[in-house]
Amino acid sequence: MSANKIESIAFEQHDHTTCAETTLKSAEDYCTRNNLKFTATRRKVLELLLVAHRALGAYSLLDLLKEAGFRSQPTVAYRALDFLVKHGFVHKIKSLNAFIACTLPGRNHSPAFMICRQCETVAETNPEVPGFNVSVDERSLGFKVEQTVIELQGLCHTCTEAA
Amino acid sequence: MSANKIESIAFEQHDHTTCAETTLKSAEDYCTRNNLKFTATRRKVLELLLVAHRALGAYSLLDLLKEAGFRSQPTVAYRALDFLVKHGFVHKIKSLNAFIACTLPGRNHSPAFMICRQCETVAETNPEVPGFNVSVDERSLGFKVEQTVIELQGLCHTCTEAA
DNA sequence: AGCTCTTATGCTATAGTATTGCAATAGGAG
DNA sequence: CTCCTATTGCAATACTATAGCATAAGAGCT
Repeated sequence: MSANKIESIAFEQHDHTTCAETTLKSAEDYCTRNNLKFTATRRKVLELLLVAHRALGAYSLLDLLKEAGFRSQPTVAYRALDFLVKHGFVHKIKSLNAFIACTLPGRNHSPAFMICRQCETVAETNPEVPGFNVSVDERSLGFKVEQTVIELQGLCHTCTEAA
Repeated sequence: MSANKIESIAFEQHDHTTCAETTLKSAEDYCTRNNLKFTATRRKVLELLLVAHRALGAYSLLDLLKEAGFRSQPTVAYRALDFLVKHGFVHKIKSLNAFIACTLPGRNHSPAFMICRQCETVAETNPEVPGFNVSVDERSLGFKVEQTVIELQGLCHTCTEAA
């Protein structure tokens, strides 16, 4: 994977040279419109995740924050992450206890993730993407679904080829 | 929920008065057939999870083990849990960092879970259960799925009625 | 500007979850 | 009986996350 490519929906490649700044800008706009504070720490955390374009643990993030001159107490990272997750800019990957920038920001979706065990890339998809479908009939299940955690683990296309 | 009922597939109720011992017996048989050691600790951990018939954290389990006269170092629980998960007798619920006895033992399935945020019951289902379906076309996704983590969070039927 | 309400931050401590490493031991295969 | 492998005992530590309370900063109002 080259330095300016990102594995995105269904691991198709997509150029993100300017992706980080664009997303940061739109997050900023969203916050302005909704009276939310896009503070320096929140911005930096989102930026770090966008630039990393992979899932990072809270403490890795904390190290990066520290390098960037921010304080390095866990709460700093967790508070920013809480905010970013709450507003849909970042997702938490439960399988990894790690966080990743949303690659489909602005869409009110139920994300699903494909996690490559080899190269550790995480691709975000959603139930509407061809090739992937989750259907839930709440009535026959007898369960009212509010949130979903869907994480597929395996091998991405590139690593499958390589093997 | 009465003391001898368990919320099972799709939250239908099912009597499990003798469920724990039956499952323990079949786990034992499975281990015998496959040259695996169903040691006292492993048996106890599975028994505790079956009797609890809900998801338990490793440290809660550890307390119960201690009460039952076992040692209470984390490794004791985690090693037993590793074994039980590996062989499909127990599942880990990532959303909760907790463990639950498999309610469909012996079937080589890809489990999915429905977690009620109100009563905290966890119901196991699988892709063959009507009302729930996940379909993955690996070819169009470009991803080779090896394992799935599917956890639905919401309200079970009972709690929905109550509300 | 001054006030006040709310949200965010600084700071310290602690809770909760999980793994590593190595020595000792037990149980099965030959 | 010996060797081999899997399991256990034990201690330490790593990793993940939250609580509680004081201070500060910003938004809206008068």
